[in-house]
Amino acid sequence: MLKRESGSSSGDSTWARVCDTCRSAACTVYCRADSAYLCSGCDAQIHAANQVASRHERVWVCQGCERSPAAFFCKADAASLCAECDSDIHSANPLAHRHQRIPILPIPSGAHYDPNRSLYDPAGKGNGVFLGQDAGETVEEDDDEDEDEATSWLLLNPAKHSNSSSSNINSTTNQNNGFVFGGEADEYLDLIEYNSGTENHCSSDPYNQQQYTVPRKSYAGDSVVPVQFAESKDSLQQNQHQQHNFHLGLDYYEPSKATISYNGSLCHRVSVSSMDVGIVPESALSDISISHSRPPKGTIDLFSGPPAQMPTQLSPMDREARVLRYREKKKTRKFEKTIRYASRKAYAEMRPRIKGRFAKRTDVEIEVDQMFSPTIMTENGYGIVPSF
DNA sequence: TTAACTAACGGGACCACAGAAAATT
DNA sequence: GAAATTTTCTGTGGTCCCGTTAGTT
Repeated sequence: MLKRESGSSSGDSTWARVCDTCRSAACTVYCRADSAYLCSGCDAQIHAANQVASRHERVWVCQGCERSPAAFFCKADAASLCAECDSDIHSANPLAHRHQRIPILPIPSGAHYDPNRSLYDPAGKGNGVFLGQDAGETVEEDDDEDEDEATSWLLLNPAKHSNSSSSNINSTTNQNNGFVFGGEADEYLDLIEYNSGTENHCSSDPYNQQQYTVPRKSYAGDSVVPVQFAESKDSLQQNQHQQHNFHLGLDYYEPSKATISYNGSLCHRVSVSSMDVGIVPESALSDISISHSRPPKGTIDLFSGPPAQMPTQLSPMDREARVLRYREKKKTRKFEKTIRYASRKAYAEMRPRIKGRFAKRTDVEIEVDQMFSPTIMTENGYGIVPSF
């Protein structure tokens, strides 16, 4: 049914690799020891044959190109991606850029593919992605991280995301370190939005995808929204971040300090409950959104390049199935709008409209605004004085 | 079973203007 | 080189329009 090309390493074909053993099914894992791409069945058969084989290090095959070993796991997309696909997909837009990705470590010994389980175990307690340095080692992550991840990733319904993750944990963990592939894995494979991607500027370095809190500082102009710090409660995790940053030459942010410097991506998180939307301080935005700022004239905009090409290795039925899943998921999505400029929101709400469109203010209205705007702004909680 | 029609839905465009950033003087 | 001024661009929300999709006849 699936028209897949032989899993040669030539890389000329855009079709997914087939299992190097059975040559019929699509590969799902890559065995480093055997240098072979294997389907789930062959993987289980081969690596359960004896103790030596069971210790072979295996990694998932990228769900994007289905041709290379996965290097990262995107929590938001619930997908394992190779470095190239990760780079392409997560540079498509700022939101995608914020997706938290974690490095994929080899599947521990004794674990086998189980297509009936969910792909990702956010808690790292037994299936999906392993963060430990040794095979089989799992790292317990705070449940808070799930919530933070859900909050930081605006395209997901946090509750659903969290629930599904936790339910997966409950239902699948501590069983046999089972692994999953498929199912919800490609639900967010955005076949339509995929092509909107631009030249990647997001480092494929997984440690660059750390989340940063926003430094405590005073904001001028539009930047009027107070910031709630997401201080790490897990000292172990903090130490890990520090170690990662140390290796990368990054300065680790400490809440007690007034400055932050980094050269990673903008995987920041802001927990502000103003209205029913997330509001990002503007000065913080300007600090962290350098990569999206308008490039100076005469310079090359690295992000205006040709769109990334969508992988074409999918069979028509596979593609159709993914499109259907995408559409179904799209219906249930709940977008939480992020307000980056609170003052602009305030201005927009106060601005006169004609059929929804902004209308020019009359002189009288301007005078009225001059008289009452400061009060209104204060009452709205933005605390800024418009400079009419 | 297929075609035609209707309703519902979703996404983008539009508008004015404050303010940030870049460019110019 | 520094400061001041000008220009350019971004983001903001409510509504309308149009294309797509689902449902019905």
